[in-house]
Amino acid sequence: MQHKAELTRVVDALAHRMTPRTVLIPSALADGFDYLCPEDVAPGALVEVNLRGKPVVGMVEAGCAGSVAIEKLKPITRVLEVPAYPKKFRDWLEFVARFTCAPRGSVLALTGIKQAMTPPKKPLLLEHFTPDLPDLSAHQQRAHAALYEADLATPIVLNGVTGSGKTEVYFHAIAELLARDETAQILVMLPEIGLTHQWLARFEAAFGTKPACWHSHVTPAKRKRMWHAVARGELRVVVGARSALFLPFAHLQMIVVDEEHDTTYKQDDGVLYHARDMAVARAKFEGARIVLASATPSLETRYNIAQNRYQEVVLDTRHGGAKLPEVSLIDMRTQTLDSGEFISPVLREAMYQTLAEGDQVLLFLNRRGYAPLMLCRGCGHRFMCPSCSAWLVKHQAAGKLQCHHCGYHAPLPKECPSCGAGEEKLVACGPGVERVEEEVRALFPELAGAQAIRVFSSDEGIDDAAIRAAISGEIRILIGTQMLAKGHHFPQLTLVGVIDADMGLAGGDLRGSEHTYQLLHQLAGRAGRAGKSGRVLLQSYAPDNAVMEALAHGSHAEFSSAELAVRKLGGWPPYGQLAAIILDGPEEESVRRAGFALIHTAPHDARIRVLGPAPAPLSKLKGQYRYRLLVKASRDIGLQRTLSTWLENAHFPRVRLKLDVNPYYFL
DNA sequence: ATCTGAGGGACG
DNA sequence: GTCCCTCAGATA
Repeated sequence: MQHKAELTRVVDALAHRMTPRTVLIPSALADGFDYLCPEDVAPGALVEVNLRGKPVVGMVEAGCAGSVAIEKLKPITRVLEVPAYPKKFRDWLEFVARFTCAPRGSVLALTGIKQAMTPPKKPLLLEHFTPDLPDLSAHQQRAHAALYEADLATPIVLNGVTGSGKTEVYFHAIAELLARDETAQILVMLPEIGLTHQWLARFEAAFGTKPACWHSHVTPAKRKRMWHAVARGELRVVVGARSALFLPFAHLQMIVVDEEHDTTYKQDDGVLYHARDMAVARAKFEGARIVLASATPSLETRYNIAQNRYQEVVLDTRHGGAKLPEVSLIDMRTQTLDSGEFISPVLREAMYQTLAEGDQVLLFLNRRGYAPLMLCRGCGHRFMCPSCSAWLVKHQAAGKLQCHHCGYHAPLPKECPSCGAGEEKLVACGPGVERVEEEVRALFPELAGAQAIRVFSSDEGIDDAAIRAAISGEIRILIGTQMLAKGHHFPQLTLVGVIDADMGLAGGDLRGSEHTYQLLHQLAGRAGRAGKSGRVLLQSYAPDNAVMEALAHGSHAEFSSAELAVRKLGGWPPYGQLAAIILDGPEEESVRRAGFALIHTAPHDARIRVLGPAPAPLSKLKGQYRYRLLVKASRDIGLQRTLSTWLENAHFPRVRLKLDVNPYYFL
């Protein structure tokens, strides 16, 4: 009986000229499964197959594994009515999997392949571009010409301060490409698509229509429509967050990575990729132009410019004549402040002056809530998260103690759980935006009643009305976290005060100073406008630090050179390669021992150094204990291959192992 | 004797 | 990824 069924299948296969082919499945599998596939189905075709009795989508590969006899193979169910993934795209996916040491199936899953299973209910209304771009200034024209003339294989770095007109330059390039090539598709990547109202408005003003946006909040129906339109080559311009890079464009001709230095391009769960680097690779595979835009190019990018791998195009004048803000340091060691006060007399004075002139003030503090720590003055008890090795943050407005690393929260305590001391013994330590707001309201009682003072942080529920009030100047004093540093320009703003400029420099993070510089520089770009230059005051307890010096007196190029010299000395990226091995699990001892076990099997090679294991900076996160090892290697070895060989047989009970090639934060 | 959760393998 | 099987330990 069974024999007969098998025979029928073989006969069937011959009749339809079926051949075994590997079908890659979008799940955490390195390899696909062989299926019988009609001979005329090309590699890259998307198909439906039964996997354990359930229909799943898959991609046909060029060959077959051959480890299962032909007679036992199941036939594919159907070929899906979508364009096959092009060879260039498949080769790039392969590259991403190898580079990140991720299973190929996981990378395939990032392409949104599941959208292929069913067609969209209704087609997408296609864009109709009517470009109407303002003329470029002489500076912009020169940049534009350089971009146009450069070799297609060379990534272009558009380096220009806020307001220098980088966006106009690449808008012109987009408009020209759209006009020149009717099938060309263009991808613009932005760090956080949620915070880019102004960018979208500018695009609409320039092109007469909104671009298609791809990000995690797009509704499923729209997502499906967009995916199919992209795959068919119908959508010409897509703007998206990092995930848009994995869309199956039919004819991708240009990629723009705006704010290329931005750390949100690094994906930190699942496939751990850096969208900027993978975008450069994709452009290479596709034969597309790539433009990296930033006012503060990352050190990696600086290095690539120095190595002549990237070509730099500098836009150094602020468009419209606005001057760059004057940055100065406030040496907090010389300032007298009462406890619980965080605004120095110098900053206070500058605020009075700015407000008196009718201008707007922004106070920056990258700390949500009221205070980062609560302490019992009686016994020294610190309120900690039960699941993380982190302090609970006091949120006054919400009446809670909150962990910023997991969902844990508790009501504000009435007494110390350790010594039983009353509420009066419990003190909030350090500043958060809420606390700065409290201080500001006390300093400016005449503004306190109206909507003139407002906090901007992810806890506040920022709506369009709030952003409009900030832009119009109705809000006179903005107090906010890093969400204020990105995307928006406030025309009335002439003073930026940074409450704690040193934050981010401590902690031994390799990229701490680079990120601090970028954030503070970006913030400085918010101040000043046509006709009136802005001021930036940095409150610092370490004004001699290289980052502070560079911000106040030097250029970004000087800062980069100094920082690159430090990296070179230590053999750190971009001079060396780095990978993190992150171990986590519910028992600290098993995790720690797994770390030491890995050291014993580490490769012996003078070009590789393994550091650790050490408890991760957040050694307990969401109830999981975390240890990490750092692998430091010279540039001339195949790090991915070495890691894969070393770790392929490393299994430890109750310990999970994650590999992060080119880690960004060491959390 | 029965339930539960974790771990491991298979999926073609 | 997800299903499913096994095994250990707890539970009735």
